[in-house]
Amino acid sequence: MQIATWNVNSLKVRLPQVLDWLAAHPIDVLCLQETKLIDERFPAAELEAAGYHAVFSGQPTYNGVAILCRRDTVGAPTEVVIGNPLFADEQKRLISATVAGLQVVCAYFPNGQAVGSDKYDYKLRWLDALINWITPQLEAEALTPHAARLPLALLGDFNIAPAAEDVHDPVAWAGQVLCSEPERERFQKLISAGFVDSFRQFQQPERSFSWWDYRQLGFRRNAGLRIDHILLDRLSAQRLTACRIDREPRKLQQPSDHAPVIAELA
DNA sequence: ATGGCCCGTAGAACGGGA
Repeated sequence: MQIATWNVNSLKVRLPQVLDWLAAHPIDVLCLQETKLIDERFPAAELEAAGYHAVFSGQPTYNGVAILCRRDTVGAPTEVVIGNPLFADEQKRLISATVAGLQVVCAYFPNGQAVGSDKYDYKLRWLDALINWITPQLEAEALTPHAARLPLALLGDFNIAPAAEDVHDPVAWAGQVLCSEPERERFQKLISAGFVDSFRQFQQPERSFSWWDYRQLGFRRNAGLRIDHILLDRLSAQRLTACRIDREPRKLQQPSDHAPVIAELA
């Protein structure tokens, strides 16, 4: 079973690339962020024709998330939840569903704009609410190891580079948004609660990133950040056999600024 | 030193992204 996350920066523009990518890779569950589409305009029919069920939550212009599920392998998602029950939010950044016995949470974390800004405060509050919602679900397992609970995967654009090795120029980015200590602290809270960073469970190429600025020839210079992640709880991490970033779509004409991340579960 | 691109909404610039 392959699960993946990709910030497409407008699904309207990127739909042909998404369809090509799915045709070329055996992806069972694909989490999308920044669809930038209201639900009425979501290309459900095109995806259905390509063999994928979709659940989605969008708004005009900004944000928007979706989970695509391959019909002939994992089937339709169930138990769909839009948003965080603990955090009233106008912005469509969160959708979760049960897919083939796995609880999949697809998240588009706030960017935060600049440390100290209103958007940064919103980001920290959003992060705290996510932690408060998700981590008790893991603690339930710790208290009663045999309690019936589905394995849980949290995928998405976290807008957090967890460590210096996830940043092309850690000195220039020190303390900046995406790299600031309060953000990294919250990422570590998720790890402490029992999630593992799939990507770091394996030997990886040095300077591996998932986002590159459109400006300044960012991709050509590999001046990027690793901000898109697949976190797995203990139950799903036991099944993890591989994780990689697919840089190929970033090389296409008119690419998203993010590359997809793929994890393989046995 | 600053910003350099891309997208959506527009129907010109501008907000937002990271």
